[in-house]
Amino acid sequence: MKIATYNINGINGRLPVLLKWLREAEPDIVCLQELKAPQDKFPEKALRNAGYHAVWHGQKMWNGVAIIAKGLPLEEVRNALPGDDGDLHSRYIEAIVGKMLVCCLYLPNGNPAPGPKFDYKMAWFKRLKKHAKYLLSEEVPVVLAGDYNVIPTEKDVYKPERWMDNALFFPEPRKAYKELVGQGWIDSIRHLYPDETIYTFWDYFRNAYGRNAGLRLDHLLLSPQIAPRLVAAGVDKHVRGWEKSSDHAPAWIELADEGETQS
DNA sequence: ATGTCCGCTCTAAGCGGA
Repeated sequence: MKIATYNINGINGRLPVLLKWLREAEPDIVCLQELKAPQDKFPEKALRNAGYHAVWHGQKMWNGVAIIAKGLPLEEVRNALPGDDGDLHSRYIEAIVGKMLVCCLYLPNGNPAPGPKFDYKMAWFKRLKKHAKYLLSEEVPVVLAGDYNVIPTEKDVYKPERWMDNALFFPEPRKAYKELVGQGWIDSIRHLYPDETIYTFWDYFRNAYGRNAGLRLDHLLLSPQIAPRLVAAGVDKHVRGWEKSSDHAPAWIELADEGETQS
């Protein structure tokens, strides 16, 4: 079972890239962020032709999240992060996929920081932590995946000193991410590769991809009820090099079948 | 500061957002 998260940065503009990657990688479940499409402009038909069912929450111009799945029942649980009915950004969707709960999130960027956008980011993070704690209390298999817009540690950025004044690397969101994971989640990629340099994002500017001047922003967190099934994880970095690609690359995990977990 | 993309808009270049 392969589960991925991919900030697509405009699902219609990048549909050929998405379809090409789906054919190549054959993920079972994908969490998508930054659809940049209203609800009725989601390419449902093209994805169905590729074999994927979808639940999504669009928004005009910005944000937008979706969960797509192949060969698995998919049932939407909620399409907003609890805790603020006045928050109209489409940044969260949650669905039961097969026998697990899949949560797809797009955490606010927060720049420029400090400022109101940074305050919104931290308020959103606080709500996420509260909801994540609730999810853990359910004691079920949960995948909490998405674009967290947080560089967790200095290992996750090519040049930490360049990012000190950026909301992605401010102490507050890094602390919040650490506390979130500390609730009992497993950061899949870091769990399997504690010391490797692994990025999921490369700026469009200054030939960042060519220089491997990247950031690790996209994370797949696992609840204890599913973490023992983790057998592999990675980033499909080459996709970032394709024509008309997103500035993010897909990050993925491979889970063993139920009942085939080691120790 | 710059750089590059997206989708939107009084459908052209200019805007916000990232």
